[in-house]
Amino acid sequence: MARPRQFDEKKVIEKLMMVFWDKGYDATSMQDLVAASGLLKGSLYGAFGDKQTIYLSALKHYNRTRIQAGIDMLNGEGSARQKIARLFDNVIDSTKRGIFAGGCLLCNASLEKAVTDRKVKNEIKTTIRRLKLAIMEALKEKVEKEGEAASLAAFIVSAYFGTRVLAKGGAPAAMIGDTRDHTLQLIA
Amino acid sequence: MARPRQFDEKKVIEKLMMVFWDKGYDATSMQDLVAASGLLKGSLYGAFGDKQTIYLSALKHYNRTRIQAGIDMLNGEGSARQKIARLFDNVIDSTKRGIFAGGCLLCNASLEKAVTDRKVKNEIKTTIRRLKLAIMEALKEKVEKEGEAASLAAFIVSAYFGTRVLAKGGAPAAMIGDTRDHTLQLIA
DNA sequence: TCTATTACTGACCGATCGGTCAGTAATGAG
DNA sequence: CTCATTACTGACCGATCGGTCAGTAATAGA
Repeated sequence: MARPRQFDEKKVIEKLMMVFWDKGYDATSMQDLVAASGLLKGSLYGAFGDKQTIYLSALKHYNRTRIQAGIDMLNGEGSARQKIARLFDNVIDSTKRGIFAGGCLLCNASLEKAVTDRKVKNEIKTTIRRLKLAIMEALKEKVEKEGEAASLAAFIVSAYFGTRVLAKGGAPAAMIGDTRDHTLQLIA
Repeated sequence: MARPRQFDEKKVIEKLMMVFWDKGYDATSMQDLVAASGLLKGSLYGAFGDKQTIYLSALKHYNRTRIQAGIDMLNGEGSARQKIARLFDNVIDSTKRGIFAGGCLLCNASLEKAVTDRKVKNEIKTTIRRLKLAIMEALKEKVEKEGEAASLAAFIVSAYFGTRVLAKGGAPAAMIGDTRDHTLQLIA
């Protein structure tokens, strides 16, 4: 296999993702990616492809780690209400901490790249579907009919994404709390 | 007063706004703005300032026209349920029409520019506040307590913004309809 | 050890980026 | 009519953009 890679691909893609997560696609330059990864430009292209390809890989990595963590939480211990509440509390917490302002890369990608990049859009669509299914699963305890669980899950995804927009737009944190409370109100 | 402007400032700012609405801040080049406005670069800078300033003006124009139209609708005729439903139906309609995919410039700006531009963030914050107040006004008919109306309005803003993310992310239109239906469920 | 294969290096590319400015044209005030 | 003032014109700027490639280094298999 000739010369092996001199870096850990997983660690590098994590670093690349952080840049896109923080700054968005267009505001990120290849130089930013070079600096963050520690690789040189040629190596970066050789290993991860062009900017669009790197972005797609970064988004997939985000979904495989951060979104998956949320899905695992939804499939894990606790009541439906507790788990849904946790979803929103994470938004409030990261807003109050205020260290990292990237918000949710899945939302960012939806607004910034889904329209102009078919592959990004597909990745987003399937991830939204997975997230909705995980919420449905968490709701099973409370909602008997499957159709009702599905539409309620769709609604919760909307409310959650909405809080991500509010948070980044600088709206008062109380609005996010209010959103959580009214959402829980719908879970009998 | 010397030489007067040879163009209609309102019409030009409308055209400039459309470009940012459609493509976002970073994906829009000054050349795009030059082409859309019909002005030459020098005139554009002379009349509207640099790119950041033009973006802020475009966002304010959006709020003064599109968002204000929504606020007027909320303050106008119809029941609370009808008016809130209309908010979501507009998202569904524009998604189904599929001609213009810009979504909501206020949401786009929240995710793309609020973090890096103080003035943009302030414009967003005050506009969200105004939108929430208009929704509260529309809810007065149904919700007696003022605090309850405020938190419910915050929630509706979230749900609305969330559908904007879903729409642009390519999620099925049914999810937006589901969001509308469950939101209306909260309005007694 | 030799060689085919792969990875790393960093200088380099044309294109485009946002922004400027000296020169010219048009206007209103006096 | 004169002139100060403002607007329009388009060539021009350095910086940065995303992306490439010839040369070199390192490795695995023979």
